[in-house]
Amino acid sequence: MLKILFMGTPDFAAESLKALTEYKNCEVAGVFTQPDRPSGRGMATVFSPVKQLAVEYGIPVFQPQKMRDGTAADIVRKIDPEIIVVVAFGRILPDEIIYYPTYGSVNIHASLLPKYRGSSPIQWSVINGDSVTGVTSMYMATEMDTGDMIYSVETPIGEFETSGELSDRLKVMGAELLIKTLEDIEAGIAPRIPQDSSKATYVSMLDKSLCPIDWNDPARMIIKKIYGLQPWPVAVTVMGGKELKIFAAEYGTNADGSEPGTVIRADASGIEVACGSGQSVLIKELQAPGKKRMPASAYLNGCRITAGTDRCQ
RNA sequence: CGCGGGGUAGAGCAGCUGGUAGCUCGUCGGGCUCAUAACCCGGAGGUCGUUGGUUCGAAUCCUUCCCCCGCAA
Repeated sequence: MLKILFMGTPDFAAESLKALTEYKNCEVAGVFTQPDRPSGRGMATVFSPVKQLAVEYGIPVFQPQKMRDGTAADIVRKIDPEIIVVVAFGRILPDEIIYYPTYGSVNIHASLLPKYRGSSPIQWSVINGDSVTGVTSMYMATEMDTGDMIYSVETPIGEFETSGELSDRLKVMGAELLIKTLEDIEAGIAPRIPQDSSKATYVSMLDKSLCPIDWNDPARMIIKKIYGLQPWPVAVTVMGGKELKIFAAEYGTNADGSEPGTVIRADASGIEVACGSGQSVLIKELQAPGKKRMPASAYLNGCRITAGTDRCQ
């Protein structure tokens, strides 16, 4: 019966917490999650998905503003967990917390470490066009995402899979991996596999500067960017004087050497735009300012985009 | 009261310096064609989100509420 302190914030983490509550061989003695902040339209304060779940299960919730001023460590000592489980918490923990429990702290990371250490591994695995990714469980160490690995599982990335969809799959895999990891740690048979830091890569948080599509890029790079930047912050391009968010696209068929950015077709099948490497991309779904997302064909009904003359920037 | 955009035929939009509504697509019928997601002709389909008001008269001006979307977090 492991006494666990869980730390996590978003939906991805809530899935693991849910698995823990269903795992009979442990007790979740407390949950750390980020402080409630106003968000959404109207700036109403909303609980994090992890907090919502914890409240539902009657698990004590702690939301320290800072992790390093001692108050968080005090709470940890008070709870006195045998192990700390961290999943997408969004905070860097001090050593006095990481190494406090008997079994230390374990983390579920959404990549095949040592690749993609850092904060947005799922999105970058899609944007970079990787064919496989996965989740890794590891013992936490002082430096973020550098601890000894325990287990990892792989999964292929669909050619047109969004980061959001991939995340939904990985969170389930992560939750299952977490349970297996905890079982084996308690049984004393969990491995410790040091990371080969020479192969490590780091990824940063996404921001909107990544959103504009560079039509000089080859088709696959553009396609992968479109799906990798969903559900947030979403790839954009300027067409007909409006900034359009692009939600779905396929590979085009007839680039015929047009200048990158040129609209070479606009009909019921979508909007085909020439890009780099003599290729083209067929935009299928988009969203104009103040509007809902809609099929490209529907958008064409209400605006004048004509093949040959209009361009994307 | 965090900021802003929008709710008009099945879909996407225009009209919004007031006079009962138009475009593109779809749909239905007919025609043309070897043929077609093409083209031509014709038809159906809207109490213009909701409430109250101003006016001889409002989609168009003011007001109430509802819903959608973006930013911001």
